[in-house]
Amino acid sequence: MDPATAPHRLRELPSWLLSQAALAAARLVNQTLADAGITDTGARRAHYSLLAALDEFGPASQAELSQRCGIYRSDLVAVLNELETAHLVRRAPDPADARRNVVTLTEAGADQLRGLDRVLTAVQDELLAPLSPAERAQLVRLLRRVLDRHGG
Amino acid sequence: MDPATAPHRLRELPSWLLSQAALAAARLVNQTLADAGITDTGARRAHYSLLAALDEFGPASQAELSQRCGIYRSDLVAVLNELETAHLVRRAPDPADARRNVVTLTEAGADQLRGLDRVLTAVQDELLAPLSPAERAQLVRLLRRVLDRHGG
DNA sequence: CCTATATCAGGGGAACTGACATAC
DNA sequence: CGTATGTCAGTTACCCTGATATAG
Repeated sequence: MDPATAPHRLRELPSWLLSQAALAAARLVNQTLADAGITDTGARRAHYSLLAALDEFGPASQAELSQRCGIYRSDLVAVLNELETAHLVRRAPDPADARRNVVTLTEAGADQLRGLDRVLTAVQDELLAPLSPAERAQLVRLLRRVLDRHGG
Repeated sequence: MDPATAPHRLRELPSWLLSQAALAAARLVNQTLADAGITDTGARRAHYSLLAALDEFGPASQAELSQRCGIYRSDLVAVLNELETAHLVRRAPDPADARRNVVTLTEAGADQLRGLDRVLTAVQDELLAPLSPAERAQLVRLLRRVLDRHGG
């Protein structure tokens, strides 16, 4: 696409700009994550989100991870299977509540996370290259405000 | 999801914020477009993009519409079929180049477009409710700068 | 009895790739 | 000849909706 030749209406439409910018971001991120060997086809965004949540909040149930990362419980299962197969997380029944699993980050998982942190930071830099540091911070703040209202 | 409880890393990650905000926007937009009867399941974003492009630039080939709207040539076919079935556009062979179709907006199509313009404006207002007018303009400007760099 | 959790089965829209016939 | 155009077939990740078994 050549966004400069897009209809004015679209270029003024926040929802369209968001979807297009998110798409550009996803392309960059996926390209980068493809070289991280969590599955045979690389890593995906959900893998990173889950590792980050486990690192920041400690062991958690799948329901809690689902809430925190915005991933459906039904989709979580497969992603956790992949992380577990790669020995980046461990899954064990919760002794305090037999319905739940306790998902725990392994040492290898924490290592992976650090690596992903590094490459993802570089990707953000490329994505936001046209913006000054102040503008990047402003963009993050505005998006977070929008998101804090629309999320549930 | 409860984005307020998301990992700090994600809440600071522009690519993640973009994808989540785009998702929220898409939900609002889809919900609204579902009541516009272009297909039996309502309208989709691509329908609006195409109608807008035809309105602003006049009759165009499918390749040109693909470029302008950021829709793949292969996907365009089905969407145009739906618009044509609803008599919102007309498709005719280009007398100047037998490979091309000339896609033209009909009167009914222009009417539909005006209606969609109206409801989509309302959706943007809901989406950006937490932002002041100046902040909304700023967000649009920042997104467009990012998009103008990453598009091709 | 009602709710929560993990899991599975499946649909649907969207991004993307590749192939093909035709025409420039 | 190589390239552009419209079309078709098919893949994949992602969003989303159930249903089910089990346990609080």
